[in-house]
Amino acid sequence: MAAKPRPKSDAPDASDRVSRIREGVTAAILEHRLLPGTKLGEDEIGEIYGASRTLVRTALQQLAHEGIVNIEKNRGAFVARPTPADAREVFEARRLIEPTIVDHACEAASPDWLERLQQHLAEEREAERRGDARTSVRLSGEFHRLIAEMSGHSIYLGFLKELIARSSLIILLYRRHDTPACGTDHHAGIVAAIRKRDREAARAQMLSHLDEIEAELFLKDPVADELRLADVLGV
Amino acid sequence: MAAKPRPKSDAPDASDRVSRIREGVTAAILEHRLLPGTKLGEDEIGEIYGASRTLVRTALQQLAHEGIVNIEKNRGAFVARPTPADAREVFEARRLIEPTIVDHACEAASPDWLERLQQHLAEEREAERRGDARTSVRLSGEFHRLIAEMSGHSIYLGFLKELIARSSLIILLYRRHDTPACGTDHHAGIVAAIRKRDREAARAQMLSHLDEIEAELFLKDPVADELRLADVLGV
DNA sequence: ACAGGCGAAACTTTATACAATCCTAGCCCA
DNA sequence: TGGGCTAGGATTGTATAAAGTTTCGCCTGT
Repeated sequence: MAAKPRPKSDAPDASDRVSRIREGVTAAILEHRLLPGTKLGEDEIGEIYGASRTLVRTALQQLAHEGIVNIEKNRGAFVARPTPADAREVFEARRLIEPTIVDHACEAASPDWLERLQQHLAEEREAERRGDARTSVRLSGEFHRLIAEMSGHSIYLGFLKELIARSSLIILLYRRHDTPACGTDHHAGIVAAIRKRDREAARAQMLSHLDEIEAELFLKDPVADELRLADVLGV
Repeated sequence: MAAKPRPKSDAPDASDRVSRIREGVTAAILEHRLLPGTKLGEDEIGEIYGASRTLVRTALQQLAHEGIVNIEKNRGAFVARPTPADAREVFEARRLIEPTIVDHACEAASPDWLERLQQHLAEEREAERRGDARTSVRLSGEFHRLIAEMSGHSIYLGFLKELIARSSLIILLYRRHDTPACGTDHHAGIVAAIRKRDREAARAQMLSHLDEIEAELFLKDPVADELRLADVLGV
C-alpha cells in the first residue's frame, strides 16, 4: 500500500522537498541565524538538503516573492536587507491589516482555538524564561500568524506571513537595544480580549502592540553604505 | 560596445524572457481570453513564446504565487477558479486596503500624475465607446493599479496587483449580467476627489465603487463540482 | 454488450550538462 | 609601486535528457 495514495488534493504543509528547503531557510531567517545580506549559494543549499539546484532555485524564487530574499541577476540570492522606508511600509501595512484580523479572530474564537493560543503563550514564556532568544523571536512572530490562521481569512493570512517575515528582518536590523522579544506580554492581553470576544479591545490592543514594536526601532534614513562611509570619514 | 553595460541594476519592467511570458499570460487572463480552468501546458506556452520549459515553469510558479494560476501536482497548471468564499475574501481585502491607498494617492497627487490619470480615463472611455470589452476590462483593473503606484507604497501595490488579478477572474465567473465594465464612471469621480485632494471623499468613493462592483456579483454558495452534480441529478 | 484491467502516450518532475556571466588574482607596464 | 588589463575559476542562467506519474484508449473476458 502506498504511503499516501493522494494526501487530499494538495499537501497541506507540503511534504515535498522544495517546501522543506523553503521552510528550512525561512526558519533560519526568522530565528536570526541567517543575517541580512548573507549569500545563499545554490550549490551550498543544495548540498545541505541533498537536493538538486533545480529544487533549490524554485525555493529561492518563492522566498524572493515573499520579500525575504533578493535575487540579483547573475549574482545569486541574498537574504534581504530592508531599508528604513521598507520598514515603515511594512508596519503601516500591519497596522492596517492586523486589527481587522484580530477582529475576525474574536468571532472565530472556539474552545479549541483558545486552547491553542494559551499553549502558544506558554511556549513563548518558556522560551523567554530560559533565555532562548532564537526560539523566542520565532514564536513571537508565529503568534501573529496563529491569529491570522484563526481568522480563517486565507488572503489576510498570506499577506501577513509575508509581513511577519519581513518584520523579523527589520527588527534584527533596526532595533535600538535588546529589549525583550515582544514587550511586556502584550500577547497575553490580546488573547484575553479574544477570549472575552471584545472586538474593540482586541483591535486596540493589537494596534498599540504594533505601535510599541515600531517605537523600539531606530529608522535612520537610507544612507547607502558608500554614503555612510563618507559621513564617517568626512570630519 | 555592449548593448546594455548594465541597465541599472535590475531591469525596471524586466526585459527578460520569463517576465515576458508572465505578463503575456497575465494579460490574457485579465482580458478574459483565458478562462478559469484552462490547462496551461508547459510545452504549449513554451512554443508560443519560443522559450524552454524551464522558463515557462518559472513564470507559471510566479503566477501561482499571485493566486491566478493553480498548480496541481503531477497534473499541471490551470487558470484559477476562485470560489465564492475566495471572492468574498478578495473584496473584503480590497475594501480594507484600497481606501487607504487612495488616501495616500491624494497626498502624492502631482500635475504629472493627474495627467496620467486623466489620460487613463480617456483610454477607458475610448475602449468603452468602441465596445472593446477586453481592453475595457483590462483598463478597468489597471486604473486601480495606477492609483496604487501613485501612492508610492510598494507593499500595498504588490498586494493590490494580486487582488486585482483575482478580481478579474471573480467578475468573469460571478457577474450577474453583462453590465458595463466599471459602472457609471466611478473612476472619474475618484480622480476628481484626488485632484481636490479631498481624502475623505476619495476614500468614500473608492469604497462605494468597490461595494457596487461586489453587489453585481452573484456569489452562490460553494457547491464543489461533484456536489453540484449530486444536486442536479438528485431527485 | 459491458465492466475491468493492461499498456502506451503525454505530461510533469527532477537531474544533469552546457553556455554565459561575474569575481578574483596575477601579470605587465608606466 | 600602483593602476589597468587579461586569464582562470566559480557561480548562475538555460536547455535538454532521464525518471516518474497520470490519463486515455484498447482489448479481453464474462
